[in-house]
Amino acid sequence: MKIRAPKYEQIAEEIRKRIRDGIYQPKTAIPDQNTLAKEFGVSRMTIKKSLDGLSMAGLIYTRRGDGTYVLGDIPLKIDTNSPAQKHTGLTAELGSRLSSQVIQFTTIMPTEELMEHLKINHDEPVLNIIRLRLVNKEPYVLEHTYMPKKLMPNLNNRVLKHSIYNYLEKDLNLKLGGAYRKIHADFSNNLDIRYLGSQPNDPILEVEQVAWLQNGIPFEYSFSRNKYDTRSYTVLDINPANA
Amino acid sequence: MKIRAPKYEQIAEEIRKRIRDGIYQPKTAIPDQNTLAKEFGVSRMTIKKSLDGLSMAGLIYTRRGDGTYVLGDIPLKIDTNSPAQKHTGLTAELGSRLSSQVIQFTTIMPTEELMEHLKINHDEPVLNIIRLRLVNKEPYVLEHTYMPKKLMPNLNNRVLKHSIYNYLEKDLNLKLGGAYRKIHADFSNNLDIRYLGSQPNDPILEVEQVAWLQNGIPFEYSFSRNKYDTRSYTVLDINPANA
DNA sequence: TAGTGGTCTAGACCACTCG
DNA sequence: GAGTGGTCTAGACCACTAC
Repeated sequence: MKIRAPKYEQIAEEIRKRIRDGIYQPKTAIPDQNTLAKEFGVSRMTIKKSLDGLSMAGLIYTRRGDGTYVLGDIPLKIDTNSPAQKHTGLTAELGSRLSSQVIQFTTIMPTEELMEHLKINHDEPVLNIIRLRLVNKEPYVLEHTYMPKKLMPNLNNRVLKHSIYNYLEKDLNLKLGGAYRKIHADFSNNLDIRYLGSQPNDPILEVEQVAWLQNGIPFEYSFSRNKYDTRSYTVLDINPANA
Repeated sequence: MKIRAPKYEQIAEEIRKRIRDGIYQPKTAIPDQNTLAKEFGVSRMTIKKSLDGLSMAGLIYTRRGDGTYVLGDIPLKIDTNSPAQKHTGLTAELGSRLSSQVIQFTTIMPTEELMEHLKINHDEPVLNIIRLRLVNKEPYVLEHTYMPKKLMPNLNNRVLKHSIYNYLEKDLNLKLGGAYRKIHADFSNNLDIRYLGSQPNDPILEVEQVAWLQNGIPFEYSFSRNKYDTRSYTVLDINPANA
């Protein structure tokens, strides 16, 4: 079923493996692009494209006129947490350890705010969903989700108990384009206290999100509320400067 | 002083301008790559590289076999906030509205945690700095920063009142490579209450960061504490899927 | 089938680092 | 000056969409 990946991805994967296996050591140079091109039997542009990807992922860095070096591990990264850049949803991330409890599932007419975020008219109904996601049966995050009903014709409780993203991609054959997120801190509200088990004064980490399909149509406005001590968001930020 | 930018960047800038000016409208296709290649007098690969950049920035999207389309504005984006991906520091972002108050500036020996985050030995001293950053004279963020002393030979109060990043790039001629950030929510502590003016039970948005130079050497471990109602972090997340 | 974007080549020139 | 990475070309083939 899986078509073969482009050469530059295969090569990137092989180099990634060599770094992982210690064949290419941190702080040391890897072979130059011409040598790699010969080794893999491809042109140098293809090698360059592989290296660009690894560079964006923070595994290597290049110095024009000098060489390409392996970048050591990032210290903070060892405590694994949810990357703020993610396109898969919680289900893919946590698999069978994740379960979901549907707290609310209604259809409403959009507020001004929802009309703006989802780019819809006042007469287009919106699904209003509240789900508690649990990891190993422990409350993990409380998700408030709004989606245009017209995009989700057969969304039902069975889907909500599993993955909305799978439903989008497998059943509706729609492709996720991207998301824009805002991360705040907030007080616990009554729902947080009731479902997440927060204490009244506990801080909450809230991730507000607008997500859209590949064609640019917004399909979800949501905010996810996490207990302050169970989750943090992580961001890797590579400086593309070559100046 | 500024060398001319590569063609693909110049072209990307021109296309960006056309989108901004409404010459290329949201949801509509822009000219195909061959047409653009002719118009700009470059090869198609160069056009492709321009479009890749715009695609990563969330301005356009491409559909193989179909065309390239302009992606409309992202709703949440209108309230401007600090992008979680940033390489410039607060000074570049806020300019003259920003001022800094140095609360603490000492040299310490590293803890186990600092040795790990900064990848240094137990006998290498560390600068320990606490700064309150103010915007329009209002408390904005309380920054706790740790940096290896050997990397910052002449760091002084004058620098701390302005920009550490400028000092790095201009005075020391070092280049920022990247940063890894973890974003949490937390309770206010005594320093937050005293300097940020938090109430005792106010939530705090904390950004913990390890930053390194282009050669991979970590130069800063810091955590920045923000009042819950004055700042949020934003992340743009584009799905690179072509599957 | 025609037209699109994605990949890849073989070579070229340039900018830069280092000895 | 030798060697490196960054850019760019002119063309080719492929995968995919729409008709």
